[in-house]
Amino acid sequence: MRRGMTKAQEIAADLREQIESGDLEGGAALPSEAEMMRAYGYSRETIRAGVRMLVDEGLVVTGQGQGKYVRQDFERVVWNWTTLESRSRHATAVEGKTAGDQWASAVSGDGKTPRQEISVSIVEPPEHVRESLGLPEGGLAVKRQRVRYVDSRPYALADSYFPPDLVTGTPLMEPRDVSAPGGVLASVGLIQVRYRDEITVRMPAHKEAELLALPAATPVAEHTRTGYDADGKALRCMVTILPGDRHKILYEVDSD
Amino acid sequence: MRRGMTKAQEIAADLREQIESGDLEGGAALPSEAEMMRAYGYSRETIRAGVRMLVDEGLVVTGQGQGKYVRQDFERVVWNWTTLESRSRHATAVEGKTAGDQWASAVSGDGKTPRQEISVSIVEPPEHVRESLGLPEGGLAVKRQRVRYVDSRPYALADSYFPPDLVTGTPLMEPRDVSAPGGVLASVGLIQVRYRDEITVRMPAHKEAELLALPAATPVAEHTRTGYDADGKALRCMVTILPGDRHKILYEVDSD
DNA sequence: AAGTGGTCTAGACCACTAA
DNA sequence: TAGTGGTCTAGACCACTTT
Repeated sequence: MRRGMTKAQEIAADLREQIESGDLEGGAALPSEAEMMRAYGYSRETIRAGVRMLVDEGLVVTGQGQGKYVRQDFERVVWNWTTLESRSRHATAVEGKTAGDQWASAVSGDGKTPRQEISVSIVEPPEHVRESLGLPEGGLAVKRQRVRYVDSRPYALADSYFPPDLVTGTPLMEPRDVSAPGGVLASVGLIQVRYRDEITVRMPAHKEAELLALPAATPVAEHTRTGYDADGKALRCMVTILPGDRHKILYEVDSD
Repeated sequence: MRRGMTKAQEIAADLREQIESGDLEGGAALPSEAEMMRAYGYSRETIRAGVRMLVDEGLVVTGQGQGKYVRQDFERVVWNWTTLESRSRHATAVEGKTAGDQWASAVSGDGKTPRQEISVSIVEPPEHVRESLGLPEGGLAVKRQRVRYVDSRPYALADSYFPPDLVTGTPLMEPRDVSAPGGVLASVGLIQVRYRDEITVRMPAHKEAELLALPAATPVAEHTRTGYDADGKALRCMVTILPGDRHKILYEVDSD
């Protein structure tokens, strides 16, 4: 036993060392619990407590009946938020693609098939969305809720909220894909000239983890984009939940 | 017992419901293990397994000898990456402050005292940094490593890497605060006209969690900014580790 | 059928905090 | 000192996957 460590910590430290040194590569199987019980002479629950520490760190995944493995993530999809839905005035779509397609084109490079499920409703938005949109207390917003899939695996949740007066009677009220040159805002005559993005990092809520089929110890980014027109009026607030294991967020800015 | 749930899941579900409904507010104490054992008639380890699920979700924190509490985070410090170290050409510092002070001024509003520990070394940078800087394989970089504190609590880790030829012999090689109008780059005559930010979300490495004194189930954002001059040459690569429980990342962009 | 991990128990002892 | 959570044990039974 190592000094100043519990038995479980000792097991965690040993395995962590092997993983971080590359001795155990991504996808490699860890010793079974029975083997470790023999090797260390500790009880089963103690072994499990040690391994659990690594699961909580995101280094190890387990599967019932299968074994324990060094975690190996998929390649991350890159979200370039600088070009996404941000060219509404110069309506020339980025690289010849419509803005609505951008999420799709970002992932469709290698024969992957993106898909999204859309539902539209009128709701009382979350507090911070209500404030961002400048709605009165108790005010309603049009919510376009999307679940985005790549190859049938869920990839992200995206909820857009609009002030009702701006979108009632437009195609945005229909639960269908809207892919127009310049983005969905331009498609209903709204011109976004500025946006404000807020990103926070947290563990997923229980329901989010279910919807996104997240492995243990997978945090998410909550990305909120609020778009404004030339008068400073908020046009849309879009809240995207991006699982950390399959996304990379990108900003490219000319600062001169 | 609820249908289709283990006993531990049942306990987790009950507590989660009380927390999410606001029945148990942030900072409120949960029942003790002894109480829950009586209330449910389950064994102690089962109770603990249930509570552990909520700890892993980031909803509950525990303290030995103290009890279990609904998690309550500090207020988040806002990092506006759009104005931070991004005005090197127009050397008028943002709002009259030097760029080096911006991290400090972001948190010093309410009598908080920021501080940072700096150390400088010459190292082989991590793979992705080396590529971003356009260094040859095995090439070296100057590393300015900073640990940032607010009121003696660690808040972030920030490692900046520079191509050696750009900074040798400059004040950037000294482990001291460099706060110059227009930022540290401008202080040594480098003009950044473009930057590229990459953000990924993950659980902290064991050492990061120690350095930052992170509570359980606290993910981090890894923010990498690479700055370029007018010729497209990479000037700096800055890797910042931002704990999710104390930061909010902000971008404000004019898109017209 | 054999091997894996997942759940649960009853009990012991330890470490820490607060009254 | 009493009450809290943290660690550990030996054993049982269950659920799942692979052979």
